[in-house]
Formats: sequence, C-alpha cells, structure tokens
Amino acid sequence: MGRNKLVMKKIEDPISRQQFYSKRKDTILKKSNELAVLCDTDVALLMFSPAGQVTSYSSKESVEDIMVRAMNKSVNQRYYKPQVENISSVQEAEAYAQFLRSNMEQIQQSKAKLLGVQGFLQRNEYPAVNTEDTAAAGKLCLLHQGSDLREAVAC
Amino acid sequence: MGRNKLVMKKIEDPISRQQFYSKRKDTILKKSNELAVLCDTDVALLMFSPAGQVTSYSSKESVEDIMVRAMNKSVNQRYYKPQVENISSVQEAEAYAQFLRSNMEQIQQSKAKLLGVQGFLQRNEYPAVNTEDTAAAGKLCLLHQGSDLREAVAC
DNA sequence: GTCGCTATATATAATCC
DNA sequence: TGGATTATATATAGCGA
Repeated sequence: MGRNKLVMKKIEDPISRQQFYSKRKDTILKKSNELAVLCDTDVALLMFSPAGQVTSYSSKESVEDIMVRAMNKSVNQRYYKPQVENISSVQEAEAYAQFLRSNMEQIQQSKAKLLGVQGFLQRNEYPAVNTEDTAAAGKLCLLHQGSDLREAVAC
Repeated sequence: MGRNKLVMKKIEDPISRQQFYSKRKDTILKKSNELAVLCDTDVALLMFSPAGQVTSYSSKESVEDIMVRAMNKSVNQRYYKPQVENISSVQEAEAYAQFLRSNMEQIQQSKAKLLGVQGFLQRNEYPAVNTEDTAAAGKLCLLHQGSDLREAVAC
C-alpha cells in the first residue's frame, strides 16, 4: 500500500523494520477486533516485535484459553488446513509438518514448560535469556477508554 | 470499507456473518503473515468461525510454543507498566490489581487447565470452558465494551 | 455457499515536519 | 523522535450471476 507496493521480504534496516511493525501491528489488532465483534467469535493473537516485545489480543477468553480450546478441536478433528494466501508450497508443507509434530507433543511440552516456569517463580529467579529475544514480556492488560482503542500493556 | 462504512456491532444475519468472517479472516491471515515475514518475527493467530471452525496461523514456531514463550516472558519480568494514554486512575488501579492477582495464579491455573485438557484428550472429550471464570483469571487480557477496539499488550 | 464486479472506505509508504 | 500529510495500494460492502 502507499506510495510503493510491498515486497515480501524481511526489512533489513532495523529502524524501518520497527516502524513497519508498529504500524502494521495496530492494523492487525484493529481488524482482529472487528472480526471478533462483528462475528461474535473468539480470536487470539500474539505478536512479537523485532525487539521482542509481545503484544497480545483476545476477544472473550484469555489467549491461553482460546488456544487450549482450539487445540482440543484440532486434536479431536485431527486435521490441519492451511488457509494463508501467498504462501509457498515449501512453507505450507513445513507448517503442516510442524503442526503434526507439535500435535504429538504439545501437551507434554506445554506441561513441562509451565512446570519449569513455576519453578522459576518459586525460586524467585529469572531465567537466563537472550537479551534481544526477551526485551520484554508480559501478560496482561488493558484499558483505555474514550477513544476507539483500548490497550493494556504489561512489561 | 466498501460501499458503506462498517458498524461495530454483531452481524445478526447468520449468512452475512459467515460471509463477513470468511473474507476478513483471509485478510487478517495475509496481514499477519506479512508482518511475520517483513519483520522476521513470531506471530500466532487463532480464529473461530461463527460455526466453530478453527483457523490458526503461526510464523515460525507452533502457536503453542509462541504462546508459552510469551507467557514465560511475562512471568519472568514481573512488573506492569501501563503505557496507554487516556486511562483513568480507577481503571489503571484495577488493571494493576488484576494483573497482580492473575500473576499469582496464572501458573497454577494454566497448569491445571492443561492437565485437564490432557485428561480430556485421553478420554476424547471436549472440555467445558467457563468463559467468565477464565476471562477473570486471564493472563493476557481483554477488554472492550462498545468501543471500537479491544487490545491487550504485553511487553 | 462462491465468485466476480465496482464504488468507496481504509491502510499505509514515502515524505515532511 | 514522533506525528502529520499525501498519493497510492488494498480491502471490502453490497450486488448480482
């Protein structure tokens, strides 16, 4: 959009990349919300900024609950249907393989990870993490009224 | 967009609602993918159609892994920093309180839920989801009431 | 349900403050 | 640095086949 057409390739300049992220993130949040409200359905969204900041959105339930519910459906239905346009065959195949793999271990892994997290809390420690990767984190919430945008930030 | 401006209200006609969902879903998937590729970041998206069909998208890792990673970040950071303008003191305080409360129980709850899911999977059943309860206990958030956008951001 | 069409609403890349 | 502007690319609402 805009003056020039978009090129589907990673933006190399860090500054431009971050600026691009900030703008697009808002649009996706807005559209996700429109979908959830107009269709009265559950939508969950998680986005990591180039710096590692996490932005989440969930319509009714929490992101976790929506994911868990979707997970159950997927597992019970036992099928995966990629529905993203502009995706190469290779990517699609990889996505499918990835889904199957995670499907087989998702429960065990999630459990293990959560237990690991719990351990950190109990010991009051922070895990060693890649700075760039974990610039920020978070969980919850929101607010902002009076405008058409409510936002919750947890850093 | 289109001939008329969008009204932020649930589409009552089931057929129109489904059609709206189908079109918008594709756009959101496309934009999510553009964000992930152009910024080389992780994005996870889950959408339930009015009929209950789940559409998921994840850039690199699986939706579950991305969520768990986002969750771990929030837990390990342990602080909350509202960054939204136009927010009342009362709302801010409440949001903060909510964050602290959920922070204390998120792990236990998530663990319990996931373990519950595991049980359901083994029995090949669907879990009963308590929307109100999960929303309140939520870790990532929620919001909205007649406004134009719900958003929760975790840094 | 699906597709195409077209006028209009939005999103946004580049640019300029 | 973060907004405001502007020209252009996209998305889409309402229809119709």
